[in-house]
Amino acid sequence: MEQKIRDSYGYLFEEDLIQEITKKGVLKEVKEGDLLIDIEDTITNIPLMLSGAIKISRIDEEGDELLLYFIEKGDVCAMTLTCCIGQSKSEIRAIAESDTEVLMVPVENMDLWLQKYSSWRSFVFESYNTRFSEMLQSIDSLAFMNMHERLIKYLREKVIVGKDMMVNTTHQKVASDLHTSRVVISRILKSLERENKIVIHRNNIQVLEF
Amino acid sequence: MEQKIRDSYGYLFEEDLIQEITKKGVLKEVKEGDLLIDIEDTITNIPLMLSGAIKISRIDEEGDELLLYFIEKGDVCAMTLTCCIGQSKSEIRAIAESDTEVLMVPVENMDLWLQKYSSWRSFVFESYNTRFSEMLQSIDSLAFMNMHERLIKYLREKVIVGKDMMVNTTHQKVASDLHTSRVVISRILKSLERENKIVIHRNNIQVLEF
DNA sequence: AGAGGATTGTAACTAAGGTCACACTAATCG
DNA sequence: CGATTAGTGTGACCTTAGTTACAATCCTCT
Repeated sequence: MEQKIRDSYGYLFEEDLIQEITKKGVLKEVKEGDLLIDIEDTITNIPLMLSGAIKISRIDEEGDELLLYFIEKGDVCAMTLTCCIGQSKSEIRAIAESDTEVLMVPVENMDLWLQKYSSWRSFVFESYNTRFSEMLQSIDSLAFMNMHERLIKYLREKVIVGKDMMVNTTHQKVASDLHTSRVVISRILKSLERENKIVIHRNNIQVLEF
Repeated sequence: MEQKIRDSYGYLFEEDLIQEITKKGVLKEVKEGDLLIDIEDTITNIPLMLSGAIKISRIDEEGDELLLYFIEKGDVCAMTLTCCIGQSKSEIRAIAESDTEVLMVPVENMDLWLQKYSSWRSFVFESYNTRFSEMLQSIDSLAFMNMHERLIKYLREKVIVGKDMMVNTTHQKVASDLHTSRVVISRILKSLERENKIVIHRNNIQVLEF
């Protein structure tokens, strides 16, 4: 396991910290589609990503979903970090986008590590920075882009996260992530296909160009 | 000045930290409408709010604006905090909503204080927490609410920040904050007036109920 | 008082996106 | 193997929001 930590965080963390993480962390493996964190959950561990990808989304009162961003190897869920400190509850939902390995580090270590390890401080703040940017991008998408553009952006992200130009999903799932209706997505996908940017298959969208 | 710091942060910070802030901080007074931070600005100081309010907004490539949230006495701009650590550039614009006093603390102190003062660590993370929540609220508004609801929410916030049921603004300014057109705002305001929730005056909107 | 700008009101129209209905096809399962 | 379900395609329609245009009013400055 130490090797996996080194793979993902070796270039970030100082030696002592890697030792501590190895000692305190517990490996957790989750399958695609598994729910890791739900709204209102109390956070007791900091999840450090070792492999795979996790989808972070926001849910409204009626249970409607909206994709915020993906986190991958070397990332940590910033939402979790704030929760750790403030002992508040999760405001987001985290679902495994693919089979994923995370290292669960108990919250108690957080405060001490912040004092002791400058690499931990950097990492934590770097994470916040990234996540803030990603939230701002979400806001930009919603405020300044139309559905056509948002869908293209979405497909791009799916290709990057899935490391595959063939995106395995259904129109309905895309619609949920973008908080719109299936019909709207089918309509725009069709127009993207006519523009030769994608090819639509059953349960798959093949991205040609981006 | 020490008294002002105590007023805003006395209950948060330990004695030594208050002394340090007093020593290192420089008072800055800005007038309503003044630009404090613009997109792409490099941040060299952490602004601690002493009085007044600041409007934080996001700007797209075409210069279109969108209100994100307000920060007030006892708050700190979380965006600034991330910038301090990462030495990156501002992704938001900060404009004084009213006459405002901020204490500018040079960035260099950040890392040391994080090690030394647990109250500073708590404060910094608490700030992140709040700001994260506020960003999520912005996202919720955009994704899940229609313009009518967003306008009501907006007026509520303006009343709270301005501490006055009489909101001093124009339809055009409201439209800019919500990233829509003046006509749309006038239309919805009229309907809110018909519902007896507000009274429209020239340059003022009187909020009756919410 | 009169000119000019800023602010607001409103009608008419357009566009984007959401809804409904239904047809069609591929996969699955008893 | 027929029945069922999930996924997709599409026309018709509705609603919300954005656009254009113009009138009316108020405010300021000369």
